[in-house]
Amino acid sequence: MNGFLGTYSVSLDDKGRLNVPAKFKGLLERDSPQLVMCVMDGFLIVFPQREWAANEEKLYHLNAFDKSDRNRLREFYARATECEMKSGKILIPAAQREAAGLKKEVTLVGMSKTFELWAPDRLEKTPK
Amino acid sequence: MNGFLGTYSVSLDDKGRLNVPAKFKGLLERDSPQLVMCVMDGFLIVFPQREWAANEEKLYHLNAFDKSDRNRLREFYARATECEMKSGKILIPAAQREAAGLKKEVTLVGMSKTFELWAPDRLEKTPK
DNA sequence: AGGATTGTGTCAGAAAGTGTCATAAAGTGT
DNA sequence: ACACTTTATGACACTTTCTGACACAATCCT
Repeated sequence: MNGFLGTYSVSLDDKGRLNVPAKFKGLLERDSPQLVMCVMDGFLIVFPQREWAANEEKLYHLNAFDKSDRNRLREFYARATECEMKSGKILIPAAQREAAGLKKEVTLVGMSKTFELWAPDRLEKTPK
Repeated sequence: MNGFLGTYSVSLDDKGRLNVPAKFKGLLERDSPQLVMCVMDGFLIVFPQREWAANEEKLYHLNAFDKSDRNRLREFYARATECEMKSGKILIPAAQREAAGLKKEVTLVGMSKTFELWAPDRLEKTPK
C-alpha cells in the first residue's frame, strides 16, 4: 500500500476506541503501531511515529528564543499525544475526542502519510 | 495493448464486483493489478497504481500545515481508494458505488492510461 | 483501602469481501 | 452454419472485517 487513502466511516466503541480499517491496519502493523495524535483546528491528525519525527525535523530550525517561533512550537507540541494501535484499535483520549467533537460516528480520511479523524458534521462543512 | 480503449457494458455481481473485460485484463495482469479508484463528478476513475503515483507527485509542493493547502490535499486523497483486480474482478466499495450511482449495469470507458466507470444514464447526459 | 474512571483483550454475530464454478453468451476458424 | 474457444454472468460457499459488548486490569481520587 502506498499510503493512507480514502474515506471511511467507523464507530467508536463504548470506551472511545476506534477500529482501524483493515486497509490501514496492514500499513500500521508493518511500519509500526506507534502513533502521535495531534489536534488541529476541529479535527485530529494521526501521524505514524516516523512521519511525526520527519515533521518535527522541519521545526528544528525554529529559534526557541524567538517569541512567535516559540508559539508555533508550543502549538505543535502541546496538542500532541502519543498513542498506539493495540488489538487493531486506537484509543482516542477523552480530551482529544472532546476537541474534535467526536461522538459515536467518526469519519476517517486518509492523507497519504497521515490520516485525519473528523466528526462527520464538521467534515461536511469543510470548504471544497 | 497500448492502453485502455473503447466502451464496454458490464454488470456487477451480487457483491458489487465488476468483471474486467478481457481486453483490459491482459493489461492489468501484465502491468500490475494494483489500482486506485477515485470518485469524480458523478463517476469513477480507475488508475493503475503507477499512473496514480504520477498524479500524486503534482501535490508534493503543497504544505500540509497550511490550511488551504491541506483542504486541497484532502479533496484529492479523500476521494480515492486502493483496490485490486482479484480473480479477474474488481470490487467497487459500497461508498464508491453510491457516489457514482452504480446499480447493476455499468459502462466502462477506456481513457488510455486510466478508465472510467459510469452509470449508463449519467454517461448519456454527458455533454458531447 | 474502596470505589470510580479509564484502558485493554477477547469474542460472537453481522456485514462485507473473495474464490470458484456452472451456465450463458459472444467470438473465432473452417 | 457448425463446432469450438473464449469471455461474461450469477450463484454459492467461504473468509475476513466490523461492531458492540463483556470481563478484567490499571489508575486516580479521597
